[in-house]
Order: sequence, then C-alpha cells, then structure tokens
Amino acid sequence: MTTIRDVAKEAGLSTATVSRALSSPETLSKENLKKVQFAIEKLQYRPNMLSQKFRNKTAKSIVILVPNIANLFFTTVIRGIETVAQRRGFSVLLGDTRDSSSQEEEYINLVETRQADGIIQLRPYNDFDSALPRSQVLAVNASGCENTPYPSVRIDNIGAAKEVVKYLISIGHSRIGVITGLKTNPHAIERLEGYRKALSEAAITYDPKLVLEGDFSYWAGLNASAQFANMDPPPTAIFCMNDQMAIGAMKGFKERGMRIPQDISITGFDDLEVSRYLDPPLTTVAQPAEKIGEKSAELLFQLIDKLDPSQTEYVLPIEFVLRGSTAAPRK
Amino acid sequence: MTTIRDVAKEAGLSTATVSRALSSPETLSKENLKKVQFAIEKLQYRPNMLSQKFRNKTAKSIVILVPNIANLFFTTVIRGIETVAQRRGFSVLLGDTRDSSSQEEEYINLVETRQADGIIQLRPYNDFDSALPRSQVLAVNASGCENTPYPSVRIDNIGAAKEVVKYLISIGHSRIGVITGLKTNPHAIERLEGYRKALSEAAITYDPKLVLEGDFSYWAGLNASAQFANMDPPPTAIFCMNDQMAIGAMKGFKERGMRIPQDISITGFDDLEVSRYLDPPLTTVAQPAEKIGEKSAELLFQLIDKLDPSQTEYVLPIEFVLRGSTAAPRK
DNA sequence: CTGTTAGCGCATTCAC
DNA sequence: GTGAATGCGCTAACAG
Repeated sequence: MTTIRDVAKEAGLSTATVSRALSSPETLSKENLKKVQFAIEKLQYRPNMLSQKFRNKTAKSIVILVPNIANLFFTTVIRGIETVAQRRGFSVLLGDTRDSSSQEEEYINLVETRQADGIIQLRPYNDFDSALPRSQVLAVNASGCENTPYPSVRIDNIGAAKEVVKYLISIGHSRIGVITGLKTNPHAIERLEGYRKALSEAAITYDPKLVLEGDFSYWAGLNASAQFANMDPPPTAIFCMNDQMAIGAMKGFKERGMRIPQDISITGFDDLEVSRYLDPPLTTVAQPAEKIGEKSAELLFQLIDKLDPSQTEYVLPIEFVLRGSTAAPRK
Repeated sequence: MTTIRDVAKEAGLSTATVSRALSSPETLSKENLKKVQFAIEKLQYRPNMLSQKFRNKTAKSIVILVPNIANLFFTTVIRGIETVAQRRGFSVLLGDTRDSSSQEEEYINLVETRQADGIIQLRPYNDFDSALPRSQVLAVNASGCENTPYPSVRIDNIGAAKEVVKYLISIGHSRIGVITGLKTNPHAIERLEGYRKALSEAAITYDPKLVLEGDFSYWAGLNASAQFANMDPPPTAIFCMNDQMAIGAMKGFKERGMRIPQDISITGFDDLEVSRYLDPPLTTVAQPAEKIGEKSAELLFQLIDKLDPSQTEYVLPIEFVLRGSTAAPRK
C-alpha cells in the first residue's frame, strides 16, 4: 500500500508538505505542488480515508433509519437525503430496521461508536420512544408528527386530512368512511383529528361506526371495503389514510360490483407513483418526499457543523391531487 | 471522550488487557474480565470504531451501486444484501447513481480509498463498461446478464422470456407483440433472444413489425399500446419486458376499449408488488430479488475473506406467475 | 494469562 | 513555505 510517506520520499519533500498539498494546495509553492502532484501520479497514490477519518475524528457519513426500504415513499425521501449528503461529501449508511427496535438500536450504535456522524429517522416519534433523542447522538426526524422532541421535518397531517375531507364534503358527501392506521400510530391519530375537524366545521355529526382501523396495508383496505359495502346505507366516500389501503379498498369495492367514483368515492394519502395509473386514478395527498429528505439532511448538517439551527421544526406544504376516484354522490 | 486507556486505568490493568476483553474475552481471567466490565460500565466506554477500522485496515462496510433507489425491484435486492451484511457485522453504504457513470465513479472511489471493502453493482455489465471490473476493487454484479467478466448473480433472462412466450403460444397465440427495453440494454437483448427462440421452436415466423422499442417506463408501454392497437390485425398478446411497461400498455388498451384478456393478453416481467393488484392482475415473471441480494452479498464476502469462491456465477431460478391478464385468443 | 512496546497513516503543532 | 516531531485510539507482537 502506498502511503503519504512514499509520496514524500518520491517528491523529495516531507510528509507534512504532501498532506498540505492535498488539503490546502494554495499554501504550497507552485514548484513543490507540481512535484507532489507528479509523485502522486507516478505512484498512483490514494489517501487512506480510514486513517484520515480517524485522525480527523469524523466518519463523514450519516445513517438513515428507515422502517422499510421497500416502500416508495421512503426511497424518495432517501433520494433527497442522498443528494444533500453527496454535495457535502458525506456517505449514506442504510439502516433498514424492519420496524424492529433492536435493529434500530444497532444502527444508533453506529453513531455512538463514531462510525457515523448523525442520523435521520424516518418514522414518527411516539411518547414511549426510547430510541431517540439521545444525548451525544445528533438526530433529525423526517416525516414524523407534531411534538417531536428533537429537530424535525414533516407535513401538517391534520391540515392535509382536513383538506381532503373538506373537499369530499364540498362536493356533497356527508357519510364519509375512514380507514385508519393502527390506533396507536401517530400519523393515524393526527389524520383522524383532521377528519373530525372537517366534519365538525361542516356541522356533520361524527359517527364512530364509519371509522375502521387498518394498518396501512393493502389487505387492511380490502378488508375494510367489505365491511363498508355491507353497511346500510354504505358511506358514499372513503378517506383512506394511505394510498396502499386505498388501492385495496378500490379492489374490494370493484369486486362487489360498485363503481368508482359513481357509487363510491375513494381518496388516498401519499401519492405513490402507481396511484396515477390506477383505474380510476386516485385522488390523494402528495407529500413532498424528496424535499423532506433534502431539508432534513440540511438540518442534520447544521447540527453536525454545530451551527445551532435557527429553526428546528419545518412543516412542508402538501399538494391535494384531484384525480378520477372522486365525484359527487348520486342523489 | 473516554478511551481504552481510561478504562485500563480505572480497572488497574493495561490497555492490551482491555482490548482483549473486548475482542476475545475468553482469554482473560474471570477476575480481570469482571474488573474490565465494571470499569467499562462505570465510564460508559464505547470503543472508537474509527480507530479500530484504521488499525485493522478494514472499513467493515460495502457499497451498493444502484441505478435508482426508487425502484421496488432494486430495494428488494437491497434488503437481501443488507440481511447478509448485518449478519456479518458490515454496514451498507448506499450508492444511488441515477444512471450516471460519474456518480458511479464516485462510489467506486469509496472502495479505492478504503472507506468500503467491496461493492455490489445492480445493473447489467456491458462491453464498453469501464466502471468494473477493476483491479483492487472487490466487486460482484447482481441481476445482470450472461458473460459478466466478474463474479455475478442473476437469472436466466433468455430462458425466462422463452417460457413466457411459449406459454402464450401454448394457449393459442401466434401474433405476439413485444415491448422491449432500449435496443442496447443487455436485459432487453437477452429477453428478445428468448422471444425469438420460443417462436422459432413453434415454427412461427419472426415479424420485426411486432417488436416495438421501449425504455422500461410506463410511458413507453402506453405509447406502444397505441401503435399495437392500430395494427391490422392487432396482435392477440403482448410480451412486455417489464411490469412497468405492462401497466402502461394495459392502461392504453383499456382506454381504447379493448378488454384484457378477452381482446388482448398482456404479460410482464419482474412481478412488482403492485402487479397482483392490477385489474386484471398481471401474468408475469417473478425474479427472486431478495435471494439475488443475499447470494451476491455472500459471494462478495467470500471475496473479502479471500476465500477464492468455488463458483463465481450463480443463475437463480425464476417463477412464472400466471394471473388474469392472459387468456386464449378469440377465434 | 498479562504488560510493554511499537506503529498503523495522517494532520497538526511548532520551529526555522 | 517547509520539515521534524508528536499523537489520535487501538491492536499485535513479544516477553515474561
């Protein structure tokens, strides 16, 4: 392995000079800089970054904690993070936790043992959480909820849900079903709050029978659709708390011979790439996934740079995407 | 920062003993091991892995080179890789190249500067390729094609395509359209070869007019479907070289009032998660994505361990998934 | 079984 | 502008 010492010898200079040639070439005489460059070229020298990181006490890398890498929303956030990290010369370590807290622990460990300089967590914080925040671990939460006790970037889940439901009300719906996430899921809780607020502002009574618990999976949507279809009368619109469940629900209603949107309107949440390809295309809420990633990375780098961020909570705007899965109810 | 020296002092032992307590505790006397553990606990000591890596000359991490992280096939492969890496105590560095060769170069650089011990490349090798193989860079190719000049894990693209087309022929189709990838794409080339072989074995003449060039995108499928629909007579079945294009084609045919599979059969390739949810569900080829990931990671670790692998090319079995998008042609 | 010693490759003092 | 010397935190001889 060729080291900085070999280069120094080849160039007839000291290792200090070679080191400087790499980190601050402007402090060298033109003459010696040339010599160093020549020697590096000749010996095909590549600095040992492991040594550099050790010496500089920085891993130049960050960890992304993601519950499930096989999820297009998350990968889009990751893209945003990576763009910013790369610009900063940082590597991105992937931490697919598969919703396991022990796995999460393992990855947080990377920061505690200095293999990474900070962490971005892609799941909502909840009150029983012991993973983060943690002293000595620089962390940012991305796409979480309100009241996250460490720096965060997210959308306004309550407002977004409210907007969707208000739209359904505005085109004439009043019996509006909901398929939620797990009752304890912070996103589900916030989106349900938005639903209730929209109803309340329109003076529509909240009917708990119209609220079915799901788990953000396709099957939950399918299953809930069967229950809704059997109600008498069935709701005229369904607000699904993510696109995945909306897809399942659409499938379920269609199997029962109900037409979308003529017989029942469906809305989702996330705007997955496939959602525009469904039959009919899905009305949904688009989260600025890539922007969330970029912003959270920028925030993390402020922490890493010890630049005490002026703002530690960013709420990014969503976009209501009107497509063919919603229409006025039949009279 | 608390170091191994602090622990040694606290325990009244040498740093070497502390080091051994961490790496090979069985060589210590019970007594001293206890002392060390106590001191570690008391001081909340965490070893500096940056130092350890430097000293041991190993980054304990591998890079995944992926053309597009927002692609479910790739993320599934990545899951497989991560499972194995984690078992080995390695971290996974994400290299989303966005199909840019200069980006790819950057990530390969991580190995050359010893920030990573090896690399897994998730795209087919082609003959003009300068990225890999490269001396001193341990690399494995995953989900590529035949004749990759370095260790690889893949499926039999020719055989898989042939199987699909043979099936279509077996249920009575003979005018079978194809939507390919870009002409220069190695996967597209191999799958087309499979298509031709199937025709040839059934003594059906190859008609180049039935082969439309796509680029693996939804739009390519949509566009090709328009051209097929205008042919006189149109083909009775379409072999799409990936699911994404099949989804686009289905949409296009349906918009023109053609029913699937009554008027036209459609097949895909990949078996994306959504493919089973389409209307009708898509007949396709399932690649063992997670297995491809696991196998390629295992192969890379053999290289890293200098265990000269007995086998450097693995061809994994695919699964033909028969769903509702195919049927016999109308008489 | 344990301690002493040396050094991994690099960046940073501090003289000159 | 440059070089000599030092040490980051850890592990691996080697000797005892």
